[in-house]
Parts: sequence; structure tokens; C-alpha cells
Amino acid sequence: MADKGGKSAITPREQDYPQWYQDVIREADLAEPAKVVKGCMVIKPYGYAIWEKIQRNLDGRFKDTGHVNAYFPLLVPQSFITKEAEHVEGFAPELAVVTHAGGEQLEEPYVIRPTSETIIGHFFAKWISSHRDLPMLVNQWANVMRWELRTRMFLRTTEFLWQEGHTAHASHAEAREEVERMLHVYGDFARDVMAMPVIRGIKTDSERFAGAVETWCIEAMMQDGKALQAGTSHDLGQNFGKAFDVKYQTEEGVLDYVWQTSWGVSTRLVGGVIMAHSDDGGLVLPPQLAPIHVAIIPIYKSDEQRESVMAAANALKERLSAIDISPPRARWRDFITVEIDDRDLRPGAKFYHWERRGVPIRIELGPKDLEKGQVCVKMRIPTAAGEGKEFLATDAFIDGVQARLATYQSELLRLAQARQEAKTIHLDTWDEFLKTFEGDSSLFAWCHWDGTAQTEAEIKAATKVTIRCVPLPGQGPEPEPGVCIKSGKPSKQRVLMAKAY
RNA sequence: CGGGGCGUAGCGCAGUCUGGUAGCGCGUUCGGUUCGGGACCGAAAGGUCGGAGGUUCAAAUCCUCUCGCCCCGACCA
Repeated sequence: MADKGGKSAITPREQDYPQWYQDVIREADLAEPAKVVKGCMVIKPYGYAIWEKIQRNLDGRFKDTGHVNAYFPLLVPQSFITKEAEHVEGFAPELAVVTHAGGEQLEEPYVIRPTSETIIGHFFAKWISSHRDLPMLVNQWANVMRWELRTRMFLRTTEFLWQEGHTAHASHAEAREEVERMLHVYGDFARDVMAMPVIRGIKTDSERFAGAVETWCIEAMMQDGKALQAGTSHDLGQNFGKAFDVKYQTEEGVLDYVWQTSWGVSTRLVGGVIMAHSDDGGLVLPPQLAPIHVAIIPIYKSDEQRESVMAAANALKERLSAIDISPPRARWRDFITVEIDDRDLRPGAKFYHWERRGVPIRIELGPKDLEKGQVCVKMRIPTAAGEGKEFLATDAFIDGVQARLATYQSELLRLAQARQEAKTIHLDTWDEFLKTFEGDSSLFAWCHWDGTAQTEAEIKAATKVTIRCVPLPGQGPEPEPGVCIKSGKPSKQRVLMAKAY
């Protein structure tokens, strides 16, 4: 592990935010660039454990809303991609194509899926014939590949893991309910599990998914004020239904095309959770996603001490590991995960080790504690759940540990919300706008916009700022008429502007 | 694809200009002393210097070609 002179190997955020992000990932042992495969990453066990927790939780939410899992091929016939005009245009530049297999050139190349609307459309056409087959509510957990020109670990890699929900409905209204429902599944998950506040809204035409009628999204603010598109939910209208001939017989007996949706979140969420909470000491994780909740550091000198301290540490681990911290109505059980660090290192080195990895609770357990029947507790960051070293009676600590984790979780959300609010402003003049977004700086700005793609493009060209979304009701300022910050033309409401990842 | 940078031990780098036995820090291994906030001492292992060709008595170093990666722009979950 890289170590700069025995001190922190993590670049402070103030000094170089992107470097800080890379350092946190390396020092927490979450992932590393694959190097031998351009733009790809290796997700290491500790990083993958976070993804597994994200998966498990979301998967339960999808099933709670009536969806079932399925799996479709990685390779998609090239001709499929070209069937929906906007879809090709959007994805053609970033496709990886398989032209040879089995030592022969293929008659028709396959593309490695960048997303699966096309091949799933093909199968929906086979599976759906009647309104009785609808709605069809399918999700797949998969990897996809997009040949991005610029990559960043977790946030944008050539290959990434995600889930993609694909549904077909008998009416546009029903499909739109689905789009909204799933957006809120994402938004609630971000808030309640990731402790990451998000703005829920609708994309402008230029930011819309290629082939969609409308794209709904959640946008999160990272600590540098930039926005991260954390999840999307698309109203596909009948676009793919028409392209893949997905027709069904209505109750009245006439043929119509189905109304489809698709929605997805990816391993980008891991990048989001890293940036939402971590500090210059490394990773900070919300307990609901932390692979390890408690690290116990045994303290001893002699062999006799080691024996008694380790016995106490194991007993403590056993008691903590029996505590069920599953969310209400979860389809799975989650228990407090405890790691006893008995490596032959000095305690100080171990403290830093677990802090870099974002373990919420650290316990020091030494001979003095055994005598007094207490534990020394230190939380990863100071919150209402506790700060500094606390010396607590062992039983009292165990009785309160679940509440302690819950408080820590909600405090992370509160802190993230406070950061977001501090960096969210209203802007009304182009001069202020330029000043605000000068150089590399960014924050969330609610601004009036005339609703034209041209103005949007001009703003982006001048400042790299994009319209992140038009907020859903309650997600931004109350709609009130005004004038566009750039063109001065009339505007119906403020939209969210920021630089994005 | 345009602009810039870099490939030397597991990681981070020096050495290249001016050719002459391949080095440093961290990490690793072994032994000992340590141990409630990043320990110290001693010993050891570990490299066909990205690849190919050329110049030379001699190439990490000079020349030609090539491969790859990173950063900055245009594209994006």
C-alpha cells in the first residue's frame, strides 16, 4: 500500500478533489484501475461488498413493487441497435463490436450490450400478445459496456455493473405511473440507505435517454458542488414497441403497441456514496452499506493479557454478531458485522487502517477495560451518535449499539443535506452565473431558463454547466414565472443547473 | 481524434541531457525489542529498465519503429 512518509496517503479535498477521490478508493481498498483493459476497473472484495449491499436492498424494493428478475444475452445483434432511430444515434459511437468468433468472421456482428432495450424488446414481442400478458415487469442485473472516452473509477468505467428494469404496459398513463414509482424507489433508497440526499426531476430534451419520450432522474450533489446523475427512469412511450413490433390485443380486441419503461442504477452509486460522506481521513460509510460495522482492536502486552483480551473480544463479537439490524419487512436478514484485528501491528496503525475503510464503530479493548467491564468506543466521525473516545459499560454499549448505528446513519444524511443546502443558491443574472461557475467551481443553482435547447447549449458551451433537471413538485423552488438567466426570455420556473460528473 | 505526460523491484520514484558493475523510499520475509493514535534495530528476498530493430568494444541512457497507460478537451449511467 502506498504510504507517504508514514502519514496519510490521502490528498486533502481542498488541495485536489479528484485526486482525493482516487486516494480514498485506493486506501480503502475498494477498487483499482485494471490498466490491462482500457477504461475498466477491478472491484476489489471490500468495494464489491458495498455493491452487494446496494444490490440486495434494491432487489428487495423491486420485488416489493412487483418486478421479477430475468437475464438476457450479453451480445446483441448489431441490426437490433439500428431499429430505433434515436437509440442508434445515441449509442453507436460508444459500442464495442464482436466481429469474429470461433475463428471465423461473423455474418452479422454482435454488439456488446450498452443497455438492453433492444434485445428485451425483441423478446417482449414474443412474450406479449394480449392485454392479459400486461403489465410485464422485468428486471435484470447485468454488466454493460460503453466505450467512453474518459473514465473515472466507479463514476464512469467502460464496463460497469447495473440493474435495468424493463416494463411493458397497456396504457401510457400506467407506464408513466411506473416511471414515477421507480424514480421514487431510487430516491428513497438514496436517502434512506445511502444517506445521500437527491433532487428528483425530469431531464431536458438534450439530456434525455436516446430513444425515450421522457427521462426522470435523481441528481445528487458531491462535496465539490458537482452533480452526479445517480439514477434514471425512462418513459419510452411506444418507441421501442414500434421498433420491435411489440403488439398486444386490447380488451376491445384491437391491436396496439405496448407502452414501455426502463430504469437503472449502476455501480456509479458506489462512487456516489464515497463522495457523499468521506473526508480527508478516508472513506466514511453509512451503516446500512458498511460491510463491517465494528472493528475491535485488542490491546495487550503480555501473553496472559493477550489471552484474556482475545477471549473478551471474541465474546463481544459473538454478542454483537447476534444483533439483527435488518430494515423492517426486509426479505433478508442483516446482522452486525464485526472484525477483530489481531494483526501484529501497533494499535495506532490499526486505528488508521479501519478509519480509512470507513468502519463506523471502533472498539479498543485492553486489560483496563476488562477490569472495569467496559469498552472504549470511537465513532468514525463525530455525530450525535458519539464523539471522541467513549468509555461505556459493555452491556450498555451492546444494548445501545443498534440505536447508535441508526443515529449515525441519520446523522450522515443530515450532514450531507446541510452541505447540499449550503451549496445551493438562486441565481438571477448572467454575471453572477459566470462568477459562480468560474474555473472548476460548481454548486447547485436554481435558475430561470427559457426552455430552448439552443440556450441550454449556449450555457454549456460558455461554462460547462448543464441543466441537471426540471424539479418535480416539492423538489425545488415553487414554480414562479421569471426571465431566462441567459437569454432574458420568459421562463415558467427555475431549473437545477450545475456542472456534472 | 487533437494537446500534454509517463512506462526502471509489489507500489512510488531517481538515474537518461554527458553511454561504462541498476539505485533510493515504502512495502514484503526472517530474528529481536516494542504495543491505549501511523514503532525501532539487524538481516534478507525481489528488476531480461514496456517491446522490436539499429549505432557502439559497451545501451535504462543515443537513433528508428512500435505497444500501452495516465492527464486535459469533444461524448456519457
